[in-house]
Amino acid sequence: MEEKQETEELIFEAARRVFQRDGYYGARMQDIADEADINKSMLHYYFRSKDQLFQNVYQKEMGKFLPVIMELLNSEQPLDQKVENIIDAYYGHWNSNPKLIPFIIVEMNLNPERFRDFIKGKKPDFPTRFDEQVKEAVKKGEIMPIEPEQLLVSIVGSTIFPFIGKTMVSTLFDFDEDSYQQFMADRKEQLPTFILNAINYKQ
Amino acid sequence: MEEKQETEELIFEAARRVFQRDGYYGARMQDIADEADINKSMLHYYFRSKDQLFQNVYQKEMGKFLPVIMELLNSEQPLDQKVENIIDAYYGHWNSNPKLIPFIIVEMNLNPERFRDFIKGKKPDFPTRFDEQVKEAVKKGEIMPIEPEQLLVSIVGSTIFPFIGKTMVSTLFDFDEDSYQQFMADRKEQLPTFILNAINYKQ
DNA sequence: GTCTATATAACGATAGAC
DNA sequence: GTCTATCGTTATATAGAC
Repeated sequence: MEEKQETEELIFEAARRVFQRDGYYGARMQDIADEADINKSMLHYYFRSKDQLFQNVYQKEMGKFLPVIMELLNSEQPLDQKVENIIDAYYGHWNSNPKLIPFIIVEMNLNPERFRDFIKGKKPDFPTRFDEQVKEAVKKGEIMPIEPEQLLVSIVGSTIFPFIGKTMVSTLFDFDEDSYQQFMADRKEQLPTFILNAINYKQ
Repeated sequence: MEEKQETEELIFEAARRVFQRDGYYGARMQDIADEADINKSMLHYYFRSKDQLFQNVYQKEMGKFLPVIMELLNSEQPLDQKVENIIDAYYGHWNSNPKLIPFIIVEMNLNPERFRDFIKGKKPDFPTRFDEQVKEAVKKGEIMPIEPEQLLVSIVGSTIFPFIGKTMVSTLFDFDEDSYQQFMADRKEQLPTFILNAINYKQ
């Protein structure tokens, strides 16, 4: 039977879930096998080692992220729409896979070298069109003086923090799952205005 | 010889560094022993198990954080000064221990239950004076309509993201250590204005 | 391709001499 | 209190039958 493709994907998906939940060192090959409801030795048959299985997951999951943000930054939309689209993009990812951003942050901090190697392999080209647009807008007086890098970090930070800090936010504000979801839905609507106000953007 | 206190602190400090670098599962007792330049069995003599050693580090390091932010939120300063002080407080922590915030974020995501137990033991009282102040300011029209929780998440997110995303920021923007430090110093100065603009604060 | 059984190594933890 | 030696477990990984 030609089950190869199917089984490999089954293992990959199980590995993704377990690695995203427990991190590289916390994950156990047996847990991944259980999650996939398959024999443990199959993991080695298809991916040889834990490290290679992880690399597969890492590359694919990280790969979902960078191209999207780079394309948004380099698009020819006006600045205000761009801000809104970046925020929308993050909230889109969150709906399809809420553990993706925490996974990236956790692994980046526990293994910075792996992250740098990944980025080096992709060679994203900074500065982007976004940087030019911000500088132009500052020169024209359309927004307050600010470096593009500072603005981008503020946008990304205020956008993704409630994903990576979900436990903190929910615990301190005493949110159940529904309250958290409502909080995030409100946030998606309000954040673009918040950011554009911050730089005194005049439409 | 009464070396007990000294050795215990030596081990604790080494454990703190290794746990903050590698996380709970990534850390090895042997690595901690090497870091402290001491025999591995001493770790068990003073702290019994890896889990108890970690709990000591966790409780102490987490404990540095919550009281500071709660006191700031509950103080009687005006809102604009409060925003500035929160940002200053984070940057103060960063100077004394740049790995503290990443450590909290990583461990909170890999072990949410441990985090919730910690918070439950501390019982911080929300809502705070900050929440009242935001609601008053909205009512008086001093700032745009915004929920205190949303504002707080935006402040904290834009403030701490460059700590937990240092590797990302440095890699993408091609920063060396000096450039990163300069970026953070600039950020500390600019962020209060950025936030107060965002809510249309009129002084 | 899939299973069972097992090799091999690493890790946390302890016993016991000093 | 500090060391060496070692135990017991658990993890990754492989060998080999089917």
